Amino acid sequence: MNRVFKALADPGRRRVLQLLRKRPMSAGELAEHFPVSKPTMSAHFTVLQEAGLIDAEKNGRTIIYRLRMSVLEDALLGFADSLGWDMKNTEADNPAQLSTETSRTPRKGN
Amino acid sequence: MNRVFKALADPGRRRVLQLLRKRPMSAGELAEHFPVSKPTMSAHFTVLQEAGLIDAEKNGRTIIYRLRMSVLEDALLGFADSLGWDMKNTEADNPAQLSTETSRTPRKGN
DNA sequence: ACATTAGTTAGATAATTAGCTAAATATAAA
DNA sequence: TTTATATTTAGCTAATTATCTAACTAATGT
Repeated sequence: MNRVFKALADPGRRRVLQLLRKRPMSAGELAEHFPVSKPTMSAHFTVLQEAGLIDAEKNGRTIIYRLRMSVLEDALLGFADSLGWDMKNTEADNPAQLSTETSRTPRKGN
Repeated sequence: MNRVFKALADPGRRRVLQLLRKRPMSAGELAEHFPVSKPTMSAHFTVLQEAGLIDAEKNGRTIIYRLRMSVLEDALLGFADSLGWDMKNTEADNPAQLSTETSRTPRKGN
């Protein structure tokens, strides 16, 4: 889970996930969306892969990357959970700070 | 939002948020939970503060840090949203990959 | 066989980050 | 007013990260 958060710390990598969300894409295809060199992108892919957020499938001379949504899901929900925050019911029940500063989005029935 | 993700990239800082979740705490009180020096903790508090995740209130000679849950909420939900992921209904609807690899934790009704 | 294409690995560098000790600041207590 | 406490700021170092170019590997096309 630490690896996931480390991976998410880079805006470019988050963007990669967004792109992959629509459909699996090759390394080169993804790289076209960024103003950095291919080796740099390759390094980012490695980080995402090691975090388990994407997986690679070699097809001829291209490599297709695919988003592993479940890993992202588990990390984010897991973290939210560790904070006692039930994302499903989002109203971020906050014991000590109920009146002070919390839940600006009236999402449930408050 | 980038600052938030950068802040969340450190396990210690995530732990600080978890501790603050229960109640606001002073810098020293928080620091006791970690095996690093106070100046190091102070630096972490600064990062969290700059991300908007905590705020500080000076009280005599101590500083009380308080979690700003809404900021975390907005960042996480915002990011999930940018991925087209509706956390509320968590089943991570994934256009191209529906059958391939998704949602390993039986969270809803599957 | 040779050239082209897709992508990586190697190796270097610059920037950022996490940690330390020592010193400074500010409040409170004696 | 001197001392003790809580926390930060300054200044340093070591580790990590993001980036680059050049060189390599593997697959395909001619």
